Amino acid sequence: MPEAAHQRPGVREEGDASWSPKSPTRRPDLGPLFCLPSPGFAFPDWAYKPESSPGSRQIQLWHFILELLQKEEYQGVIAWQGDYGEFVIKDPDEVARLWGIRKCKPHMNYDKLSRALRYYYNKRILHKTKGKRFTYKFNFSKVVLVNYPLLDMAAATTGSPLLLTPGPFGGAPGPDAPPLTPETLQTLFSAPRLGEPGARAPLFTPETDKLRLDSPFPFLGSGATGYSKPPGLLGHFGRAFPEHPWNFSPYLTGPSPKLPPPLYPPHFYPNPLASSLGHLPSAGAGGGPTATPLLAATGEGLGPERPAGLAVAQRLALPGAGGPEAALGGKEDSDSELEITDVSGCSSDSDGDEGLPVPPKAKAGKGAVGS
DNA sequence: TACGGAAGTT
DNA sequence: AACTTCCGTA
Repeated sequence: MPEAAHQRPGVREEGDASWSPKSPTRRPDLGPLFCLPSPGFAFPDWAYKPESSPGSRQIQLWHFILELLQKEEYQGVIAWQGDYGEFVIKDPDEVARLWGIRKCKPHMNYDKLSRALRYYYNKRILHKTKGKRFTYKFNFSKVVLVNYPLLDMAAATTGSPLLLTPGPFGGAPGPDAPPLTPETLQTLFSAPRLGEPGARAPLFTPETDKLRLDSPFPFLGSGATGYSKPPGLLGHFGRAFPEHPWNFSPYLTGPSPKLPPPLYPPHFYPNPLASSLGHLPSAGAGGGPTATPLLAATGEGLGPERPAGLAVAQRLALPGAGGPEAALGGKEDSDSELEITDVSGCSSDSDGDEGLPVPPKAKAGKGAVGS
């Protein structure tokens, strides 16, 4: 009954959302401890489907997966493993539980979650890595295209269909080949405000409306094969990545004082201060080698998305780059103590949830799955 | 364990 | 549209 007086203008009301500002402390990670359909976390508005798609406004499963994948805390539950874009659900029940919490579906389980994942097969967002248990693989290019009209707009503008140019080597990737690297995704996700005259989008040049995705793909095309376990999205992965000619480590995000190209939308809080992000370490601008304009495509008839790129573009919070954390003056490394078991934000009627089906189980408590 | 049809929900 | 729920099949 404690209705929120009013939502932030910038954040669109979810209509049914009953956001209750119960927690004074800010929630760093999977913010939605309160099963809110959307406010504050993970992906900026534009990362979600266009407004015209009412049914797709809530977080999508693959967003969520990416989100978990991005966080170290969950490496015991789900993690990148194997080929490029490949990930393993080490603890299916836990992932399902977390997903259920996020969606306010107390009865979620891996069986259901996996059904949803299977629907992604046809959508080309995901596919199964046969033979490997609980292992799936992202088709990043699709992921991007589906959600980033910018690219499509670029395509529309240039009049050419979106084509992914895997690195400087050209050549269209096969339908199953992972054409887009997580790094690219990164770049895309970190697209700053495009309407800003002062700031320049890393992948877009408003003046020409040309796609300017100049993020290099050192390992795509050529070294793609020998490359595995890439999506190092966090600041530290304790692993070495291939080196890049241009001191550009797509993986580095925190430590790198130079340009910390944010990965996927890190923690994106609907923070007013974040809006004032004046500068963004555009990947291209800094040490940008700037290769050829990059276009992405899946080869399949990626329908005509609406060219609303500019309108939807927003800034992203960049961790370790004067992002919201810095702006807030708060520390940003507080995401470790996150606990996702709270469903108190779920409207009791929305799901007819019984009392509290979600046990106050601690997070990834299971030892690493010694696969 | 994985797949996909069918119907239901938001 | 994007799941969620249920289920028969392999």
